[in-house]
Amino acid sequence: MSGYALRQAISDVLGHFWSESFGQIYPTLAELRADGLVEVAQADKDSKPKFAITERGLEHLRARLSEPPQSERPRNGTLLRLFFGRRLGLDGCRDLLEQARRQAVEQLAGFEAIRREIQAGEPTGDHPFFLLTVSSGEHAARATAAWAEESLLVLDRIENQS
Amino acid sequence: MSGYALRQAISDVLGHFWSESFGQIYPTLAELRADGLVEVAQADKDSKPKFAITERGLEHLRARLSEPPQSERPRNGTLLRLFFGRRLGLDGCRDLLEQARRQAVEQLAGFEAIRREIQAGEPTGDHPFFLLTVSSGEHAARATAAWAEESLLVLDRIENQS
DNA sequence: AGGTACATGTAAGTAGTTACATGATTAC
DNA sequence: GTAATCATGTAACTACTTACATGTACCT
Repeated sequence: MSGYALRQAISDVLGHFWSESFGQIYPTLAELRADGLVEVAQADKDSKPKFAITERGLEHLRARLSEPPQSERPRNGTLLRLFFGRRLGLDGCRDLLEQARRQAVEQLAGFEAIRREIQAGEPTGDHPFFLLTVSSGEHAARATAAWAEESLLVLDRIENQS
Repeated sequence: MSGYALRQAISDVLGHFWSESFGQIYPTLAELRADGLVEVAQADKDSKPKFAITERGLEHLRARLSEPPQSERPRNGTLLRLFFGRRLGLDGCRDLLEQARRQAVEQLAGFEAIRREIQAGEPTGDHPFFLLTVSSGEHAARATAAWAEESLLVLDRIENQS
């Protein structure tokens, strides 16, 4: 595929757990090409040249996939704000939780649509693995929605107490 | 507190949703001081000087907390590897899921300990908000553990099918 | 005396985004 | 014909980590 299409695919398909920008994609693609891990192929004269992974690239990919995943540094702005909830005020907290809840519900609907789409297509050996990542999103979204709803009730109790 | 103690507090208390390094803390502290948002106070002659937030700093904090949280760029190495599970192989996937499960279970135990600690201390107005963030961690950890267990069963089914 | 924790700071390097520049192709 | 999308690329900048340098205080 083209670098442009690659980015599309990353944000469409991997969107909920990965992201890349053009400034990252094009230099990396050039580097991979110099290392012989991808090549530029042109199906026929009229078609545009597209990047494709080489045999060596596949080996390299398998090696990289086997490396232990390194945990990313956590940075959750919503939780940081809630931690200082007393300074922020109850209304601000409610807004944050309401937005988190809405976002989670929307995400969940999105994941369920993707799941149906995958299950409707003809089955390939990749599908079960795709579904694993979708399932992760569904679990996380459901958990976030439940937490936000619970937390909104907690805020109500705080207000009535004082 | 000191910059050192601040970092301790961040990794101990906010650890599951925030992180800062010394290279970030000290320059920022100096900048905040130049802006009059924190000051260096010395309780008595023999005690060490410590940073404390000023009245203006509190106002600034409140303003910053009210800014909408910006969503961080997603980057989940485990899910990326599982997405390419067919290339990685079933055993590699199982390792990833098993480790995710174990980590989640450990995290959950940690959160429950923190919750008990907070609830055992004498109640302050901040506690309910601290508990909100702990609860978020508990929900997320439980969801991750459930997803990993479910997914391990899915992998078993794939193996028996083929 | 020797190790661990406390404490502050900086320089080099890594990782990545944003914004810009440029142009082709497609859709209406 | 003109707006949107496809397509490639770079330069400047932001954010952040890691490693290093340095020293004090306390424990045993």
